[in-house]
Formats: sequence, C-alpha cells, structure tokens
Amino acid sequence: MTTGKKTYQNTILDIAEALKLSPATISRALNNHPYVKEKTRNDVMEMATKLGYRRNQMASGLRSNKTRTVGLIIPRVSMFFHAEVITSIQNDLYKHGYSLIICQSNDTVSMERELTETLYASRVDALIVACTLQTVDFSHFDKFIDQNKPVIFYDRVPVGDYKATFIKGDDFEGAYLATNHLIEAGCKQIAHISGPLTSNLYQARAAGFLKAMDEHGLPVREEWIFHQELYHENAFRAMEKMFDDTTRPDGVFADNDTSAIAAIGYAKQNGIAVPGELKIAGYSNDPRTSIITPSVTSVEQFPNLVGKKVVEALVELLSQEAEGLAYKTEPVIIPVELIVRESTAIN
Amino acid sequence: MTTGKKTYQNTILDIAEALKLSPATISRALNNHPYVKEKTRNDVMEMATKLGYRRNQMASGLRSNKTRTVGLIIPRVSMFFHAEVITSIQNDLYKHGYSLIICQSNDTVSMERELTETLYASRVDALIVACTLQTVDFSHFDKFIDQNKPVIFYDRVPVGDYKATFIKGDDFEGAYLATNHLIEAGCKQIAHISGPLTSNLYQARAAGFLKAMDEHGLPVREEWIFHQELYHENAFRAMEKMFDDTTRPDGVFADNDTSAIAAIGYAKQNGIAVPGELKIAGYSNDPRTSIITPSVTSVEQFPNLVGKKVVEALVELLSQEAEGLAYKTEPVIIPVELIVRESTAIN
DNA sequence: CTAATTTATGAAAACGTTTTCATGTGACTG
DNA sequence: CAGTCACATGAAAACGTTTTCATAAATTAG
Repeated sequence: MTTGKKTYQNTILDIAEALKLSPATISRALNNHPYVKEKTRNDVMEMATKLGYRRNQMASGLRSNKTRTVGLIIPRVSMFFHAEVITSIQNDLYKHGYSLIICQSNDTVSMERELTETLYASRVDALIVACTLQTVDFSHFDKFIDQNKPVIFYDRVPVGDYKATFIKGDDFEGAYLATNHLIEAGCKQIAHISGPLTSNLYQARAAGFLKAMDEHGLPVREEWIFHQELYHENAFRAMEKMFDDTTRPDGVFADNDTSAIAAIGYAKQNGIAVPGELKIAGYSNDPRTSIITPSVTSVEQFPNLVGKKVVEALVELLSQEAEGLAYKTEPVIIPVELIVRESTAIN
Repeated sequence: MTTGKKTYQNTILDIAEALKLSPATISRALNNHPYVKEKTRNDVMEMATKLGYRRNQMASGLRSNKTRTVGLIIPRVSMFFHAEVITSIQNDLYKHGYSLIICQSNDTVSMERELTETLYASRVDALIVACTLQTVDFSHFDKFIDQNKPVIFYDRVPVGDYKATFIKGDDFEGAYLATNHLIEAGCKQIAHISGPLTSNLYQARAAGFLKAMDEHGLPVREEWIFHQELYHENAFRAMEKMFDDTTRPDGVFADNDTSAIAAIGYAKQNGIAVPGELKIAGYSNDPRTSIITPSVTSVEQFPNLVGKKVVEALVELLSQEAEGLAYKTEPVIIPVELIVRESTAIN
C-alpha cells in the first residue's frame, strides 16, 4: 500500500472523488432527492456499495437535526407485557427506518428523570414511555414537548391533561369484566388486590371493580381492598390477612398475574380449594397463567396491538412534523379480553 | 421577547457568551480537562445547569469519533434468559455512562446482518451479540473487528477462532449435570431434546449428555436424540414419536424449558406419571419451571452474572482502547447450577 | 532576576453530512 | 426566438462539539 490513506471509514467525499462529482450530489443521490439523474444515482449507489459506504449518523444527525432514533423508557424489559410490546415496537419501527434506544427505569422516578435527560442528549426524534407507577409529575418530559418532539405514553400514562399521545388499555373494562365474571361464577365476597393509586392503571381497575360490585348490589369490604406494589410476597401477605378471619372471601381479583399466582400458592398451602372454595382472576395473561394448576383466568391486553398502535401514531406524528401539534388529541384505547380458565370454573 | 433567538437548544456557545469565555474552555470544563481553573469550572457548571444545557451527542460523537453508545443484538427480548441479561447489561452499562441500542434479530441471519450494518452506521463504540442459532458465517461483524471496535459474544458464540470476546455458559457441564442427575435418579433410557447443531450451545450440551451416558455405560438410542428448533410443538411431536413404540424412555433431558414443559404437558395428557414413570429435566431455569405441577428440574444459567461479565469485559476493552487488541483472548465461562425439583424426584 | 516550565485560555480547524444559494443546461411557452 | 421554467450539478456554509496550535499568565528553577 503506497498511499497512506485511512483503511476503512469511507465517506461521501470518497465516493465523490471516485466519481468526479461533488459531495452535494452524492448526498442527494443517497437521499433520493428528485433532482438527480437516473444514471448518476445508479453510479453513486454502485460505488457506495463497492466502497462499503455507510452513512455516518452522527454527521447526518448533527446537520439535519434528525437522528432517526427513538427512545423508549420502560420499567423493566423482563416484565412479560412490556417485553412483548417492545418486540412489536422495535420490529415495526425498524420497517420505517428507525432505531430504538431502550432504557429501563427500574420503576423509580429518579431513574426515569435521568434517562429522559440522557435520551435528550442523544437527540432522539421521539420518546415512548411507560412511566413509573409513582410518576405524578411529568415536567421532565417538557423538554421534548417544548421542542415539538412527539412523546407517546402507553399503558401507564399521565392522568390529566398533557400535550402527549396516549395509547392505553381499557383497564376499567378489564376489571369490570373480570369482576363480573367472578360474580356470575357465584362469588359473593370478593377481594381486590390492586396497585398504587398513583397510577392510572389501578385507578381505572379499582373503578371497574367497584362498578361491577355495585351493579350486583354486592357489599365491598374495605379491608379486602389492597393498594400495594404488586409483588408476590405482598399478595401472599394480603391473603394471610384476609383469611385470618371468620368471614373469608370466596373470590379474589388481582391486578396482575404475579399476585394471582401468589394467591393460588397461598390457597394450595392452606388447603383452600380453587376454584371450589375460592375463585381467582388475574390481569395480563402472562404465560404462567396457562401453565399453573389450576390455570388462572386473566385479562388479555394484546401487547402486540399496543406496540403496533404506538408505532402507527409515532410514524404519523413524525411524518407530518412541521404542521405543529406533535401529539394526538384523542387517546387510543386498546380493547381487552377476559380469558377464562380453571381458577374461576363454576363448582 | 425582543431578540428573536431560538427558544431552547442551548449550546456550548451560549454558555461561552454568557460567561465571556471561549467555547474551547467551556468544552474543557465540561469534560474535566485538567488545565482549567477551579473557579472557571464551577462557573461553567453552574451556568450549564442554569441554561439547562445538554451536550449534543451528535456533534460530540462526530468530532471525537466516540458515541458512548453500545449496540446489542439478540434473538428476542421476550426470551426469559435474554431479558434478564439485558436488564443486567443495561443497568451496569448505564453506570459507566454508556447507552444501549437494543435490536432483535428474530433469530434470522439476514436480520442479524442488517442490524449489524445499521448499528455500524450509528457508529456505536462496541457491539454485544447473542447470535442466531444458524449463524455460522461471521463476516458481517468484520467491519467492527477491522476498526478495533470490541465485539462481545455471549451465550451463543462463534465456534472456532474469531477476534472477539466470548462470555458463555458452561453448557457441557450443564448437560452433564442434568443427565447425571437423571441417571442417579434411576433413569436407564434417556432421550435428549436438543437444538440445531449449528449452535455452540447444542454441540456442547449434546457432548455433555453423551459423556454422562457413556460414563454410566448407558446405551444411547439415536431415535431419541432430537436436534430441532426448541418450540413447544416440536417438543410435543418428539414426545409423540418416542412414546409411539413399545420401548419407552424413562427420562427426558430437554435443552430448554419450553420443551421440558411441553414434555410435561404430553405426559399429563397421556396419563404418564411424572416423576413416577418418566423424569424430566430442562434448561435455563425459566420462572415457569417452578410454577408448573410437577415443578421442573432445570439448569440455572445466572443471567445476571452473564450481564455483569459482559459489561466488565466491555468497559475494560473500551478503556484500554489504544493498546491494540480489542478483545480478550480467553473466553469467560459462567458456571451453571442444577436446580432439582419434583420432575426428577426419586420414586 | 532572568530563563525555563507549567498552567490557563483563545482562535481556528476539523469531524461528515445536509442544505441554501448560485449557475448552467436544456425544454417549453407564447 | 426570446423568455420562462424545470432539471441537474457545484461551492460553500452550517450543524455543535473537540482538539491542535499558539499565546499569555503564573510558577518554578538556576
């Protein structure tokens, strides 16, 4: 090798030089600009692949102020529902030429804040967020909103007004369906293991639960309504409390499947027959629900559909761009479906 | 507002102007360059937060040829093992100031190729890969290797020599332990539901299985060794084949838990007692294994440890950088542990 | 007290694109 | 056939940093 040129890293200038054209033309050819001759475009494309050229996103992003990258903040990738949503989002987004930076807040507000900053520094074109259960102040997202960069919330969304796009499940309906189903299966004394009321999810589910109870004129026992982090141990302890009494529930509606599974576990350990003495329903249709014995009735949330809708909205917002309004005024509501299994069978 | 300046997007120049300093000094202050007065640094920091300044990664990356971003390619985020690994990687990486771009190959080679190109275009500083089960040609990663950018493979790694860093589980040992355990529990006729032999994983596990069988002088029936995609239906069909015969296996070692669970399902449907007539062991210690009845013996792979080791190696490689060799010559082997449950209990 | 060195800052170039503006074709219009 | 207009290209500026080089100020050495 005589000319001591750099070994790899081919740029637009290398193509320009090779073809005796200006870098401007190369750029235009690569970006499908209309004013470039068919032949020129072909030449450029050919030379580009020949030289193994790859656009430098840094340079491109700096100049055009677009990164073709979207940031995603979720509590944890290892939660079944979110894992499915991500898979769907990432695959769909890729088809539209966008990359995804996935970040986990570990369900803490401070981390969510930091990540928002980091993603802002990376100048992502948009943000997709399933926020923390404790997030009630959303000002850390203002930076994006102010710059007209779309922010899409899914599943866990801000309550109240906010200049962002909302894609959410029909949590009210889900809870209503499940509770109704328990009642129709014969339950008269139903407990509700729910999450923190800071989140829209559990507000809606609590309401759905109460509506069903109310419609059937069933009394609601305050001590049987739990608002707590939906961990296995918490649910187990809730069960202990409920059953440490002479009047016992004959139905439990849990706001996630981990809690429902914990309830099943408690029942097994204490010789309580499910569904004979106690019926249990969960939420999310986690794969575990169909495997455990007895299998657990649960509410399907269609994570793939959620992902699809998120990307749909995003692509629309990113394409119109200039025309103000970087958000959709109406929330998209994803339907739910009750999957009935053994844990709520009629005796 | 009289001066029609841009509303947000504060840059280093804005700080410079506000403090009557040059942009160079601001940059140095922000990057902890030694030659900057204590007071100056403080002033800069203060003004930076006051103006809500955030470094523009595009510009920074373009100039310094560093993005502080790492690319990750995995088959699917929704696989339990990988979800756990990602969580661990992402959290650890974040502590070192790196972001992660997560991509899914959907376990297809062509997608893996494309994603590698995309991540190259984004000029990520390094690549973490759990490759496809069918990836036998690794030339698409050469672009990174040639430019001395670290490539770290975990779990599914290239067989043979390749200038990259390997973090892998002790698959041979895992299979050996599981098979041994089945034998010691009394099994004499053991089947093996394994994955495609293109992958290092299943080569090693096949070998471990055979070693254990051999050591105990047990015969291996060719028709009971399956190399196939490890899906539920495939495993179910394998079970049908095995049990459609007069001589039936009394033990099944499956290379993942989905297959083991399918085996349990088949046994349940056909009235075969587990562990009475048939003992079953799986691989990965998926949460489902401890929930199903009977619970399934499985091999724990310590995904968190895998993630930790990946980041450890990466940070080391990225820090030495200049000193050639962007890979570790010795693979890191993550130990495994057999988790014994009901499905292999002695009768 | 001067010379050499270290510390602190600024000016300006550089990174690889995209985009505005200018310019030159050739084709169409009236 | 002159004037307008769509097409095709190039020159050069711009994006916001980092970094090299130069220089000034402060410190140390001799």
